[in-house]
Amino acid sequence: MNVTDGLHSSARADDGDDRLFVGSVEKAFKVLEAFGTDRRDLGLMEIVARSGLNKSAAQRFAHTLYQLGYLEKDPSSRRYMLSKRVLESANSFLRVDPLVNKAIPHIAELRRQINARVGLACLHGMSAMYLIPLQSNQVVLRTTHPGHKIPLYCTTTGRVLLAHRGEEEARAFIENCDRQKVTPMTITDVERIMEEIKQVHAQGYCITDQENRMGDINAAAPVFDGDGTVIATVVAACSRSEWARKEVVAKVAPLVMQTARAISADG
Amino acid sequence: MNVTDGLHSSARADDGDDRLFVGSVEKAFKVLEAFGTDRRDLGLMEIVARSGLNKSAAQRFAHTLYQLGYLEKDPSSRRYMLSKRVLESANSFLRVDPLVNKAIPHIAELRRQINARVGLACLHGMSAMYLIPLQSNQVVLRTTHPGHKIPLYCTTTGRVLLAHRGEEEARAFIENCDRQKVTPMTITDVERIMEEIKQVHAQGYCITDQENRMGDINAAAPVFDGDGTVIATVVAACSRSEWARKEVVAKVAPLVMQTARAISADG
DNA sequence: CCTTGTTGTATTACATTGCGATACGAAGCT
DNA sequence: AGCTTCGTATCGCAATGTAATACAACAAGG
Repeated sequence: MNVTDGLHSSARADDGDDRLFVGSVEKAFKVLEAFGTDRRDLGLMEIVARSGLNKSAAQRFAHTLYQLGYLEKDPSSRRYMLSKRVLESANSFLRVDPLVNKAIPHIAELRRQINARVGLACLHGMSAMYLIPLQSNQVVLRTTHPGHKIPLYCTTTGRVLLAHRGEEEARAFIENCDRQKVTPMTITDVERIMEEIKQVHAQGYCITDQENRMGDINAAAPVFDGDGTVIATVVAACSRSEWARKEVVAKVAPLVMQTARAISADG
Repeated sequence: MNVTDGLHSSARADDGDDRLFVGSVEKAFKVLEAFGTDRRDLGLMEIVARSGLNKSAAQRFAHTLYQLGYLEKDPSSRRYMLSKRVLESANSFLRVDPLVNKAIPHIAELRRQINARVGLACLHGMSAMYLIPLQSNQVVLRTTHPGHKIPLYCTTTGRVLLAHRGEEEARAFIENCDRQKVTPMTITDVERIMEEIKQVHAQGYCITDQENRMGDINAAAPVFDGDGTVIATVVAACSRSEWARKEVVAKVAPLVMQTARAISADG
């Protein structure tokens, strides 16, 4: 399973005596959440292993989700997989979410200005999550869809999101994640990351140089709501083959900031 | 609610004595599915009305989904809405689906060739559904995300999907949907649509002229699996300001067909 | 202000529903 | 074949979710 697949499982805040809470639903979602981004189809015993349910429960809930059309089943291998029906709720969310709707035209305009991958991302559990990933005309990544999660410690989005939440909270986030070297350029030292974050707070944007993907220089800026809290970031991923780092600082960063400001509550 | 929002509710095939089926899960999803694309937040009584559940059930399942993080709740209005967590499963699906993964590079290449909105769509219930909607550099629609559903009767995708499924079946699909005039150009007569579909079958692609959106000429071609059945379509939406219909026929349609062929099983 | 209606929240007694152990069947492996 | 592993079906029990109902919050309107 991926490093960005956290949150799952340990979701529920309260676990005490909540008379209204229906446990069966939780179990059903444990089965659904067993389907991550690493494997397509799961056998019953794999569902058991990943969901933490026993065999009977896994059987019943997998079967139920199958009947409801949220899982498909390969008749020959008898393995389950997610069905495209899960896209329905996602589409409903994206279609009505005010932030997404407000952001889209600005994000689109940004992509027109700099021909690069751009997007809108926000905090989700211990990761950042793309709400809108607009692919560029040049590069179309197979991994980039709405809901795509990325780590906080080594991404522009993550650092921007943390930069505006107080140093202690930011430090807690950074310390509590396993900071792998995603590329040779990834900064993994807590103090160096905190330095970066402080600087981001001061200058109002963040740039990372190939910390996530070799060949990409990323720039991000914060989107604020009415209360002045950060609710999202605008990101641009510039290919080094087209942009020098200096140009990203001089040209891309201001446009990203301008876009983020336009999306912010008063903009 | 939208014309493309069907399927919901009447999903389950069997409703008899299925000893493994867990009814609570179905009810939970009825609540989740109550959140469509027309309204963002729903009060408890609206959930009751849309889900068909009674007040107690609606309360319990809305509460449970809230606890699990799939619904959010505005503390002041006490109204529920979908949370971004629903994107997780969608992302998992898109990330591992073989069709999507195979299609993406080809779809991207197609967009590079003709600068237009392109996409991959497939049949889902009584509608077609976009799996990948790649937006163009010019036009970025706010309504177009993965999972977006469009009608079958008046879209290139729909006609291509129906063209390769036998006449009776196609006719049944066409007759059983309410064929509204989406634009003044929309063809709503069953026989005329069937004519179009027959022609699509013969020529291997479909073109519609502003039947969905004024100013758009669309072209689509079928993607086949190993058995020769249609599993999806490749679509291109060309703005009339850039493309004459003749050019779409002469230039876009062949590229769309070529792309569809490349994605098909043997390609 | 105090009604009156509407919507959201909490409680409770009850039996339906989901539970998990276990038995059975079907593949795949050596 | 014989063995192991995994998926499917069964069944008595009681825990779990159920529906009714009571209570609280809020808005509208006289």
